[in-house]
Amino acid sequence: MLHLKFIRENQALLVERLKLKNFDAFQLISKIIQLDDQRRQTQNIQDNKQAEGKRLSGKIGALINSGKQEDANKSKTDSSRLKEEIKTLNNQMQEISSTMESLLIQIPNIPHESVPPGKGEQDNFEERRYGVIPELEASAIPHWDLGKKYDILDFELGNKLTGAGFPVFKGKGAKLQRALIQFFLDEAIKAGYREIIPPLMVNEASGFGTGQLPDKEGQMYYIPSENYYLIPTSEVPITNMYRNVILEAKDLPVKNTSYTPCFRREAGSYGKDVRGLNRVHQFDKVEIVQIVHPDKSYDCLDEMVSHVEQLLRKLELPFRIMRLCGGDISFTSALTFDFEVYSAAQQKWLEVSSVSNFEDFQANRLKLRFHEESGKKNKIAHTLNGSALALPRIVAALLENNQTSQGIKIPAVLVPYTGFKMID
RNA sequence: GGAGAAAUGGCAGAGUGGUCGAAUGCGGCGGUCUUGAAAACCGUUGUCCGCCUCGGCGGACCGGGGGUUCGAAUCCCUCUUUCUCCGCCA
Repeated sequence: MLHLKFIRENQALLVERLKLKNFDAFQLISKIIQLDDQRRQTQNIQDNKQAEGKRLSGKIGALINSGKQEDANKSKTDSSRLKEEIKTLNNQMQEISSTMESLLIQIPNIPHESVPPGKGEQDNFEERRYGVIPELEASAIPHWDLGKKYDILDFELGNKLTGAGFPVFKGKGAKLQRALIQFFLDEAIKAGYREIIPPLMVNEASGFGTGQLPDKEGQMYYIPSENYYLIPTSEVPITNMYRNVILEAKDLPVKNTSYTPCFRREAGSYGKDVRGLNRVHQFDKVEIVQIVHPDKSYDCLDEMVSHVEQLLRKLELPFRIMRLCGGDISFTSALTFDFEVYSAAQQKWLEVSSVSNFEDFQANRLKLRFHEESGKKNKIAHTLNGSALALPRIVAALLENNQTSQGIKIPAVLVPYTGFKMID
């Protein structure tokens, strides 16, 4: 959510910049400013009436104390009348505010100036590429077949237990999952992140705080009996830890990391893109989240990008980094880099990480602020997050790219975690 | 699951209808004293919104929501959370 003050002061600029996200904000913004004017006007009247009411109440008290009951009764009538007026005004205020809020949350974040124009993923800009795309033998097979061949990954069993999109990992497949999680967490901790294990269900307020609610209910699993949502990413609980929090400038940056399973309904997905591990309803992910000083957020974004880059290099996976264009970047993000690994048997790039700077968009909605120094006004912090990393597509690429006639080779960096060098 | 108690500023903790955004203590910040520090003393110390002649002025907030009253931290209703006791349990 953008700050009202910013919207008021940068109306034209905002409309212009949001065109990059293919969003026409003109009507919305005009309406918001009009409502805000109304709100201010109403508040002014209400404040004055309330001040008058306060004075009157004090007077009544004094009159009663000095025994002037009749004068007091007369003032009581005035006061009652005032109260009615205030109540009406207050109702108006609430209505205006809630309408304004519902409009405010419809405006997307402003894209950073380096965001390239474009309509969709085909227009994303490739920043750089690393690694060599392996030449597989003619007998190479995709990961869903490899999973069956080595009995490490079972989609049919998941289907029996739950339904489509809930894979079962077995034996060395399960161990590989655990190894990756451990490796990612260790690397994050080495990079200065604090590990958190959050709840896997969140309430409505948290869903709202990070922008899943309202409107995106359909993407989350919902527990009606408790009114809870299964988290689609640990970003939700980890970021909401700081909802309504005022930090000290000296505590920044705040760096948290968390491994959790993630649950996504992915309603409406179908076709070959969702085969195997490419898209599932439950998957594991290690997330990194930072809360930083506004002056530093783009340096932090670089730092996070390079962290993810190092992970992929250590796993010896070929990857490319994409700077998302205006049409593909998310509603909440100012600048996003996607990481894609090459899955050699499927012969396609798979998105494994998305690293974003939200600037103050998320923090504003969360009311996440910090004290610049004593005596100065509090400021909205900047937030960033990134996957480091999401497991399923990493596993898909590792299995496919490292397959040999002897079995699947485990990258050297993971061997201390798996305890084996080959899946065979 | 049953019974009872409670929720106040960064923390502790007063306040049971008006003069209370709220005593006091601790902590924080600034100062006096000191070669420096400690102690002592003095001052200051929440968030949000609006107005403005940028010095100020007004309003809201005592767990959330609603009500009673001219007036609510204080009374009533409701929700949430915490604590104690009992039961159940990994």
